[in-house]
Amino acid sequence: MTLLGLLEGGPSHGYELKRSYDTKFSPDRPLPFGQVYATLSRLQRDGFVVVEGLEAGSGPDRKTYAVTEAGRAALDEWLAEPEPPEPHLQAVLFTKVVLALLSERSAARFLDLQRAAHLDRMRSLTELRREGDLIDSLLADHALFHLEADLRWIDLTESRLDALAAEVSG
Amino acid sequence: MTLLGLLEGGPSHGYELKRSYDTKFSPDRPLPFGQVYATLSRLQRDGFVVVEGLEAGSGPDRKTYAVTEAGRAALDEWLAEPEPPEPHLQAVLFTKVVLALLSERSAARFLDLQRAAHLDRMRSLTELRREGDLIDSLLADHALFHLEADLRWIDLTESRLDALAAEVSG
DNA sequence: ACAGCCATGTAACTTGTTACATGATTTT
DNA sequence: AAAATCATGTAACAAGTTACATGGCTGT
Repeated sequence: MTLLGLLEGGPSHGYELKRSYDTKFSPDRPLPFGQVYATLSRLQRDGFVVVEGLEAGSGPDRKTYAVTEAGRAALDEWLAEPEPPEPHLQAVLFTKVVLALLSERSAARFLDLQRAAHLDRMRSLTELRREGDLIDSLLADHALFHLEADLRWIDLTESRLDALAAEVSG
Repeated sequence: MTLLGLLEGGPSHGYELKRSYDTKFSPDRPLPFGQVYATLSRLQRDGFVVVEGLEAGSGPDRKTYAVTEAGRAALDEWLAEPEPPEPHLQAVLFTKVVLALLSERSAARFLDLQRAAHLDRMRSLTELRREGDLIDSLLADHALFHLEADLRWIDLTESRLDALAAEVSG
């Protein structure tokens, strides 16, 4: 869907889309080329894009894609809909805590280690947020807020470990 | 890994593991049987579990699995390691906002809708938290904290939409 | 007789991940 | 001459999702 969105700004080809995606949305983790071309094939298969033509650029030919009406409609729908807010109640942190309690391992130690890892990550994100551009800093803030949420949950859970142990084993 | 963890409490078979998993970890969304048996096959393939025997229970035969030493070691490692704290800077909410800005759609309207959806979900989670047992309420709290994190980010982003628009288009 | 639960699995499909293959152009 | 960049793709593998197939036992 994100590739479709980028394509809406004007016809383009895989290589350029990947570049655009990386700088605009994922400065951290570049999108693998394999996935780009695979996704474009699927978008084409589903009628959301069409191949507009082959252009000779600098190097190999470029296969330019353009969004269709169906593609624009799909994008419209996707962008208008809010994301499902945490639909499934499930969390890996919770799972590890419960499994630790069930097996005589120390859940408290795990929570402490997790808190330390989170705090460490928060420090580096805070730096990125100061030094980066607005995109970096908004993404960093997003991650920071969620790490803080985890920290709150870790504290809460730690304070209720005894009750949890009782409920889980019982 | 969670199935492996449940199995550590004592040999068991697929059906029972699924039941146990559903009540202990995912009261919301039951684990499909297909995935249970597929996962058990993989655990066996990887040498983490072995088939201990066939028992005739009430109904069809039960294929009981037991954790091996290698399985216990893998579990140990997994439980001891903290989860990678938000490793990739990326977020669907952010993506939608940027795409909206790039395409003359209203990012502010999207953020408002998203906030409304989040608030709605938070209301039902708050109820669950009051009425459910400790497991339900810890899972609800986890989700609630993360929804709050999103709300904070939504407010922040909304207040910087103009600057974002400038940076993204430029 | 029939519904529902116990219990196991396969098959088809979709997506993501990683690695590999190819070859031209531009820069050093 | 070598390295980086431009540009496209395939192949192998792994995992999740849904649906289907099978059949015995239990309760009404």
